[in-house]
Amino acid sequence: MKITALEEYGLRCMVLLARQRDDDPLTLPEFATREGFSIPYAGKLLMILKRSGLVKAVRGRKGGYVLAQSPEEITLKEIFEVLGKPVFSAGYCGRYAREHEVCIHSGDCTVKNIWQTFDEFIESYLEQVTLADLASGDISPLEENGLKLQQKA
Amino acid sequence: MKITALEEYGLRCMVLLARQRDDDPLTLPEFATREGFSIPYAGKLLMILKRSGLVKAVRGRKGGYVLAQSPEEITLKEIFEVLGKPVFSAGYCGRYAREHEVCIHSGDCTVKNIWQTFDEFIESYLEQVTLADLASGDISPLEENGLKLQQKA
DNA sequence: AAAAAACTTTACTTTTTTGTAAACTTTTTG
DNA sequence: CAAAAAGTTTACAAAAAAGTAAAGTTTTTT
Repeated sequence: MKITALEEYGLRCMVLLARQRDDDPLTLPEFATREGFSIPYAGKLLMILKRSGLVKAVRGRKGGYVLAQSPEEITLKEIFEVLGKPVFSAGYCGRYAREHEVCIHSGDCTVKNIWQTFDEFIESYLEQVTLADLASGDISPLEENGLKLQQKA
Repeated sequence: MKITALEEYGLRCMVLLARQRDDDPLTLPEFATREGFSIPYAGKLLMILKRSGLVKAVRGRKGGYVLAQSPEEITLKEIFEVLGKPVFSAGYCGRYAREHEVCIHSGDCTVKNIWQTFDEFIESYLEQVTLADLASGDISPLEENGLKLQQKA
């Protein structure tokens, strides 16, 4: 299981923006310097975020990027949907079919089912954490964070 | 977020094995045919699984591979630990440091914290699903599967 | 004991992901 | 209105992951 580079760095850009004043946009060189990648790469990331509507670009001399909504209104789920694909997505059956016309999935689609359930599980977490939670810096263990995992009797 | 090819196909091999009689090993050509990849690739996968102790190789004419334990005793967490890295692992801070000596993580390590918590959350799920659950083919939605996610009051 | 069937290893090709370079367009400020 | 500062696009280079080929080793069965 892997977090892609786009997800990692894209999320960091969002955190930087969440800590910024609304009327003070962050520029591409600033993103690049503060996270250690090139300016064009920062451009690529912010372009993705902008197209999705999560951030707005301010053009001109005093321009840069600002969040489109307040950090409290943005969940990790929304950010992740923009930066990458979920564990289970529409193309799954085709992606692993290879030379076969349809997937051959160990006889039946049992593996598909586990990813689908797993994905639901993950998203139930992501949709409960906001960008404000992240920016404030105290993501706590599950139990202290409003989430609890229970074993049914 | 991405499931790697090794994780996908390695898990499928384990499911195939879980559905096999103990005294009837599966051979590399059988894995290859049934999942649609080459025999050497099957060898690569099974080698990883064997080194980790999850499966045993039986050499000679009637050889092949068998599970080292019964499917009820093997959790998804164990399988995943062998086939890939978790979302948050030891090398994290170095992996994203790039040209910097240490990670620069948006001022402080807030992003690291979220992955660490996220990883705990994921593993709490993976360790409750066994290979037997998978092989039986009915992975149900969370609530019906002994797991429940609760919002704290 | 020899051959067959299976596991094992090393090296290599292909594909995808990452990341950069460079040129271009737009908007604001003096 | 021109220059500067910033966003935007296209194309390309480097690195990692995925997958294959081929040759070698071990064990069992005849």
